[in-house]
Amino acid sequence: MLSIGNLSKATGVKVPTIRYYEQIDLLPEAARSAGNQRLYGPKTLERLAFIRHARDLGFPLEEIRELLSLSDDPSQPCQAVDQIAVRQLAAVNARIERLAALRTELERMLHQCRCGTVADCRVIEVLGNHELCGHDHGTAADQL
Amino acid sequence: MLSIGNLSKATGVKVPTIRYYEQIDLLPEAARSAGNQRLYGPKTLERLAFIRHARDLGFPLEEIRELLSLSDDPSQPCQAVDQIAVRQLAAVNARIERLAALRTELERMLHQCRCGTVADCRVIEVLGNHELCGHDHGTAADQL
DNA sequence: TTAATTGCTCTAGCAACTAGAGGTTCAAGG
DNA sequence: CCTTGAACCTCTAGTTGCTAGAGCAATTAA
Repeated sequence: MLSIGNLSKATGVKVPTIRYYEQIDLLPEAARSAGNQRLYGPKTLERLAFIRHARDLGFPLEEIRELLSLSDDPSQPCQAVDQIAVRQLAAVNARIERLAALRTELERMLHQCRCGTVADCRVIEVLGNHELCGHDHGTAADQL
Repeated sequence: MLSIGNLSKATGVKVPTIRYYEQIDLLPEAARSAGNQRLYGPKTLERLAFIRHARDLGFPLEEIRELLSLSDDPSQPCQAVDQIAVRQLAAVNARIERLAALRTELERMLHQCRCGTVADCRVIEVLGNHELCGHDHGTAADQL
């Protein structure tokens, strides 16, 4: 049985994060030692490694929750799993496109800067006046 | 003088967001009408447009705060401005790289799926076992 | 045995907003 | 002039996925 610290080392997930996952029911309530410290078996280790890997791939916790409940029921068709992965792939692609557009414009801005004073700085100018830029980075910077 | 609703329409920034920006001192306290409603002149319109554009480019609010205070002092050299933009460009590039790696792996996972049951679903399998994957998507999904 | 480390719970904070409750003011139509 | 409905006001709390800190108890190494 692993302590929370050893589970943390084994998976690369930080200790408070493990407790947080338990709190939001992504991990089951841990067994406890005589002194009330959490103890983990190999099942939880696997489950946490799964979560960790999915997080690294950018899946939000709610989708991971779905994936976990699907993987608990191995006889089901895996269409639902695929759908989630496809959705995630689409989200990643959308973000890449947006970011590529931003990169282009940032580069444009920087290339035009003659590095004088702020008064005639292209960067400040472009930021202040949308007409001057390569246009069409839509709303919503949080969807990056 | 514009009402908050009209300022919102003019800039594309939502009404509660404008109030939020005032709260965190990104916008100055607005003048008020007889009935205590906010009124805005062209200066604030410009400032908000600047903020909006910078947000669209992915700048975090704290960097926008810096950019604004730099642009208030037009006689300074614009090196500091450039530095912020360069930093932002680097952050965007890093995110693109990471996302591209994730895309690759998601695609790999999906291609291998023979779409049977969950029991032999490659997606679930790869998520559960890191050895099976293209490796080396580091920690920190939040830096996407 | 004792000191250092690790563990516990609980609360609060981060970014950058968004949503909702519950009330006031304004502009237009009748 | 009056009424109705939209737009405005303040305030609190929620979102996502953690992270930090306070103030303790338990475990482990020297």
